[in-house]
Amino acid sequence: MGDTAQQIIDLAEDAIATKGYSAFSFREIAALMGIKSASIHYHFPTKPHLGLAVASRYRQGYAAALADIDAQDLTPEAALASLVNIYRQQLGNGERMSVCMMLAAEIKLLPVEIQQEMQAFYALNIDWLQHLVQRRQPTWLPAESRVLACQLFALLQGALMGAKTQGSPEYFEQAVVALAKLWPQ
Amino acid sequence: MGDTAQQIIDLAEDAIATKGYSAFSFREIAALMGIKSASIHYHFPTKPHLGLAVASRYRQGYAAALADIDAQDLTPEAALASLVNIYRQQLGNGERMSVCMMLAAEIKLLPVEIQQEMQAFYALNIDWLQHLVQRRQPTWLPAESRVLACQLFALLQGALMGAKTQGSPEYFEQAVVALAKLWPQ
DNA sequence: GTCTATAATTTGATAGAC
DNA sequence: GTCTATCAAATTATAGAC
Repeated sequence: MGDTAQQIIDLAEDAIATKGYSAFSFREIAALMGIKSASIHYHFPTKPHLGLAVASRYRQGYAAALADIDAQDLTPEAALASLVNIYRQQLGNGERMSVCMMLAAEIKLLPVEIQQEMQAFYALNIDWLQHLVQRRQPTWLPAESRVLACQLFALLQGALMGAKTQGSPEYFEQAVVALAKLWPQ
Repeated sequence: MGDTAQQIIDLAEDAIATKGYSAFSFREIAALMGIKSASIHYHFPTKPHLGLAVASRYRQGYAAALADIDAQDLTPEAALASLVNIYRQQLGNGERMSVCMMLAAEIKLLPVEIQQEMQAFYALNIDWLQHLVQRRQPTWLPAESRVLACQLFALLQGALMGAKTQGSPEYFEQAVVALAKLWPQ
């Protein structure tokens, strides 16, 4: 994977996070790079190929971030706070929504390979949260910790979506306070 | 507003809920009605006009549904359960996501009038939930009840988004269990 | 690897007949 | 109100030169 291909993925990710998969175009990526759209096709034959490359790298980067948290041997509470921080960072970057949120909304329009990538992204998040819960509640059945993992993830995603839509970081902060309330005391 | 205009809005709402504002077209609506796209322009001069009509009617219908709940003089718990039922109904309708979710994801691309409609939709929801919370916790400050309202709404939206994206009604059911945990006992 | 040139399609929108 | 016809623009994608 060359530098040019990397830069194409960078810009495509940004475009998808801002406009969505349907609305972003090869030409706008090319224009930002000072090349022609035909050159993009040299690196990624079709739009589904480029979209899949974006989604796949996005999931892998996310998995690496979760692994980083794990490597710090934090308490479950602190590890969850680190995840919240990852989401919090997305509040600042202006026109950009979240790649996950855009592809989630468009999922019925996506090539099946990208749909599968999104399913894997969800599984990654929920599995990670489930392990976190299980570590804090060792006596729980896996089914119990999975339910709480779903609750935590739904709240986190809803908080980010609402904050981005309203342009209100406060909304995010107020919503994520509820995460702590979902842990058993 | 004639019958034809109503039917156009019906089909446009369905298309927006399925494909989003950017990806739906006048021609597909016209084809479903057995007319030509030029005829759509007679009823709605531009795409922003039609999009605004969809968003506005959607918000008004939603407001009416909330008013219906209010008219039943339910307990706050039962009223919240009724709202959850409204969201639950969206799990069944196949390819359709939620109008709110699609327009929320695309908000940066929307004509400003539709953006404002979305802001009004969020305000409607949060104000309604805030009143609900205030009714259950009469001694709370408005700021406190507003925070809980944001938490409830974020969880509800995240639950629907995750369930729709994964095609998993169970995800929704597991996530919304947490709504009860957020109420003070 | 990037270019020019172009094909094929889709889109929002308008003019004018009926 | 709906039609035909059309425009101007944008899009994905390909062929072939350099």
